[in-house]
Amino acid sequence: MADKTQARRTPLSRDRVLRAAVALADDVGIDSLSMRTLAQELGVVPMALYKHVSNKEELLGGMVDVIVGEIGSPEPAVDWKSAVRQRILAARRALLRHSWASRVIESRATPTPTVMAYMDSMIGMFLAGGLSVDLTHHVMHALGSRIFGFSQELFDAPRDLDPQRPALGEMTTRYPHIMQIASANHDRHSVVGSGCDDQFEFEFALDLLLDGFERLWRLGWSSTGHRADRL
Amino acid sequence: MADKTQARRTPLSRDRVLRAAVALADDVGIDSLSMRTLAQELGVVPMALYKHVSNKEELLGGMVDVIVGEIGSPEPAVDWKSAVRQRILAARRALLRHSWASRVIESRATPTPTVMAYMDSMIGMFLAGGLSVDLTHHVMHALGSRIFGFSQELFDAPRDLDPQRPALGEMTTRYPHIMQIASANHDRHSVVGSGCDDQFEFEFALDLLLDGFERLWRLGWSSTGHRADRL
DNA sequence: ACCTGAACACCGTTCAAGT
DNA sequence: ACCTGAACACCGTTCAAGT
Repeated sequence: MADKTQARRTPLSRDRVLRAAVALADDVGIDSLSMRTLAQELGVVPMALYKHVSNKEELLGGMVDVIVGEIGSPEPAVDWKSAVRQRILAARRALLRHSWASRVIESRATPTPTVMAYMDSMIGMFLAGGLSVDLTHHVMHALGSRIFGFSQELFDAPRDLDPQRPALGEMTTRYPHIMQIASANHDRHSVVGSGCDDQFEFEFALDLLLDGFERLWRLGWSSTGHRADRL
Repeated sequence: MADKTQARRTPLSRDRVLRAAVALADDVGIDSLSMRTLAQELGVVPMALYKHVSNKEELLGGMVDVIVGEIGSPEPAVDWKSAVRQRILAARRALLRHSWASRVIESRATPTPTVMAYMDSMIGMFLAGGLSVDLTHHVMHALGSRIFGFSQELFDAPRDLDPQRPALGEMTTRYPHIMQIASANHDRHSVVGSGCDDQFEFEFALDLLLDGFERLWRLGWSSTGHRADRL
């Protein structure tokens, strides 16, 4: 009751709407965030939100902007590679605080100015390091969602490898190779249900890409040769 | 009218439901595919679908299975690298025929048996090539959604670079680095609005990763050294 | 002029009534 | 026993009525 009065007294603002939306998504999950539940949380009628965000799409865009704001500025570094690496891992830390964020970022159609600015500064780090405009372009594409600190993880070795489970035998005949990886993983951790080390996998792929970029950079690689036939 | 009678006469089956769903999504987009519109397309009442798919989640899973079925079997190849490369590019061709498919694949929570079998065969290609179980595990994570022939493309150089547009000047001051890439791209194609060459970008990143995997393989790389401190 | 309750046009899914 | 229309519990958003 006191909260509701408080909420009524504090005037709504775009910033307050966005922060409440982020907090609510953190709490109940992005699927349960609706214009109606958000309005209720703020103690206002649903329509009151539409004065601060033009629709739900724009609300989600604003929520992404809040998270991108949490990434912070790049730390000064000697070389472009470690500068980019540190920045991307900082982005990852920000994203991990909001489990819904990666799904919202990937589902959004057009980037907001804040997201554009983040991408622009990332490009700037490569160019400042001496990579050509051409190479930087392809590098940005190759990183894809990794610039924001996440990647599309479709593969996950089964967490549940209890040998007692009757389905295990069937799994091994149906997916022999997946089970090979799952067993190896299981042996290493010596704990049932440990799954994969997401942070390790992320850094493995990131470093593989960064090393590849560096190699092309040192070779003075350019795409013109590759695509000359298509011009 | 004739269509409706036809639809009524042909009995519903899970297969017919899934194929109709894929065709409808191709036509009107995934956002316009609902249990209700699909039922209407098939000339049945919405509830009739629930005898063949238990809910919408399962319908989407079945639709993904149809597309994965279109990928086909891997062609025999001399080395694992070109075998994997060909298979992934085949997957990409299948996905490009259904623009909604990548979004559905990435949004699905748990993989269907068909998807598991596809992943299993992909793992098998690396193992058959002589990569260790350990390396193959990390390789699968690093590829992520690329095993299905797509990647999360968040960066796209502006397609619309008409110098007449008044907003262009503002863009250049706000996002100088993005505009550098856009201009370079623009000069090369000599056509306004050409955008990026998605296929080139996909193969660029894929080859960078495959080259990296090959290098680690030749070096006899293993993750145990890297994660020894965490055990 | 401002605010907002009711309404609109949808969803996926349940369930009971009808055959 | 099977099928299905109506209903339920939601959506995002419009709009007109009330202040």
